Amino acid sequence: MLSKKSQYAFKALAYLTEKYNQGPVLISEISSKKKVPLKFLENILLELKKADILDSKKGKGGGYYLKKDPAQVRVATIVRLVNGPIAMLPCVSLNFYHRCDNCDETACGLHDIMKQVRDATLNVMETKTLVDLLPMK
Amino acid sequence: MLSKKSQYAFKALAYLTEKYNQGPVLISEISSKKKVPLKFLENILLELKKADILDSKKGKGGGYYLKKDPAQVRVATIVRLVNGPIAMLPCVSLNFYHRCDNCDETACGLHDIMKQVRDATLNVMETKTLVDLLPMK
DNA sequence: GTTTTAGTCCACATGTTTGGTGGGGTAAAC
DNA sequence: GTTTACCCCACCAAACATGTGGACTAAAAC
Repeated sequence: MLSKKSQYAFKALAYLTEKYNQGPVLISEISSKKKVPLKFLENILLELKKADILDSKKGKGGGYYLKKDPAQVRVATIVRLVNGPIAMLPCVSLNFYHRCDNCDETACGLHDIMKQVRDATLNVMETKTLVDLLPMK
Repeated sequence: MLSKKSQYAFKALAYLTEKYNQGPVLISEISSKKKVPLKFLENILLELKKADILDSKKGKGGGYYLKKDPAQVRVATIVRLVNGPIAMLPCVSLNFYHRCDNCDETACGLHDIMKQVRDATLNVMETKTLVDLLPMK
């Protein structure tokens, strides 16, 4: 399951996608409009900024805004960033690969199954972008 | 990611699938062959028994064994049982559905995306069974 | 029928993650 | 130089993950 943090991140990103190219948006505005705890949201947005997804301005007229075209930001990228690995086993993860203990990958049926799950999942997450977060018109 | 518990469960089930129709297998044997902590494994197997996946015999000649044909036991069933929901959001879960807070499902893009992810995942997990845990010959 | 074998059950311990909060610091605008 | 608003650090409680220990029970063997 996605953590609350991830769900908050997506809510915020959806809001910033709506407001794309309309200047910086206050944390407090996102917080109240999307019902996300203010201080928690602060941490999340900062993390997204450090990951180059968002940028910010300080002082009056400041706030957060998308650094890139939302159509170019993949859902998979956000999930990996905020939620962690997408794969269900370390040994089938592309971005967080780690060898399994006591498990020969070439002779592990679970490995193969979870690789298929990973591919099926990525097939969706890598093709969806932030614009897909907005409800259809 | 799958919990260690889930990984242990699959290791044990793979072993019991190998030994299907060969009588009960000792917990201690599974533990040593598959390198799973004995007492932890005990809890896991008991849980699988209560869920009607396994059955057991006490006393000499006793142990655990698969209650059904391994080809009839879906990977999805085990994951749900030991690891919890397969979907990434409560609001798209078939077996653990729960409404999201402050989220209109009909107007939530993330909802749709995660529904697609769920379907893609289930497409694999519902078609794979315990026999697929064994390495290919 | 008592001993041995092996699963059952419950309680607890410990470490990590999750979901937050509080408060001061810093940079930009006015 | 005051106000605005993001930046950064430290801490906190609850939940969950990953086990362990010990007593109990049922079945088989003798």
